[in-house]
Amino acid sequence: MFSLSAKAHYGLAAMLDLADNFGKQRLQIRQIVEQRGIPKNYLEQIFNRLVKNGLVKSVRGNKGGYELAHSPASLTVFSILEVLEGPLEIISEYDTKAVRQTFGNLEAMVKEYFSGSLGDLLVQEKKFSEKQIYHI
Amino acid sequence: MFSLSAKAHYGLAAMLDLADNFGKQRLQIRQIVEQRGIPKNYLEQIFNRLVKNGLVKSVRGNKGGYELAHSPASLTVFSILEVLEGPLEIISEYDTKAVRQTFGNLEAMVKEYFSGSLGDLLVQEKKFSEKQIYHI
DNA sequence: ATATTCTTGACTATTCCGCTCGATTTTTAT
DNA sequence: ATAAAAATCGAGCGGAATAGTCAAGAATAT
Repeated sequence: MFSLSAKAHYGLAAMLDLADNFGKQRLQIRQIVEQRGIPKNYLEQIFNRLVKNGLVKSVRGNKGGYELAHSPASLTVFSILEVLEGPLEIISEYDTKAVRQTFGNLEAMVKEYFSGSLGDLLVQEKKFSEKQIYHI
Repeated sequence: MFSLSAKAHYGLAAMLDLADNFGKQRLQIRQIVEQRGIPKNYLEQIFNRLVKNGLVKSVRGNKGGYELAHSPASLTVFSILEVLEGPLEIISEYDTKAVRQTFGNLEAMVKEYFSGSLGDLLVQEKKFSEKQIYHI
């Protein structure tokens, strides 16, 4: 029930890496792949999708790579998941009215829940790694 | 993103029909199929699954049919969806810590949201049809 | 030029979905 | 007993989606 594909999990992780490097140097697929263990050819496909949808900018050739097209603060997690997984549509034509309302409200909740920015998510991530460092 | 299969929508609708007839007569597949336009053979499969998981009782033979195994008030929508769609697992092994936490919290929210009973859902449904009647 | 990197398109293997079909078993009505 | 009406069970099937792999091409820095 309500699972996300590998594409979404891979893609979101990669977007966090880009966010972490926003304003600094570009990130290459090879680096992300090595760090996260994502299949290289597959991640290429995922980045293609992100580029086509305007979330990511790419530069080819030597010293090329990827970077976010906009700041992490101006990108919602929802918009990323939407690109990777398609639209949120829990409601179906077969639903009765109460079910339609129930599912419709859930859709709104999920949308709201994912309205946080990629930047916020990155901040959370950093908090986790800080804790790790201090505990060593 | 986060869609439910036809199986879930069909099954939930059928469960509402059973709930509506709880304590009265048994309901046969043919009746549900005629009313809702669900493919008969497919709904049989769905009911099989509901029976095997103890949500529905079946009686074979002439004048047989299906009925809820427990009262609509004691059955959560979540338990029904879980049987129809499998477990709720948004988190994956690829998730970083912040993502894992984010998705984990969403899982809890969804679980909570679907903790209402089938009986409650039926009440909502009836309210809708009441309104229809009064407006005629 | 050359190596490096993204781009594109095609291809594949596996799984899931949404069914259909046929045969079987169980129960009731006659 | 027999026939009819149900649910049960297992098989199979076409299409779509997942999760990749692969090969060739295009752009860029050096």
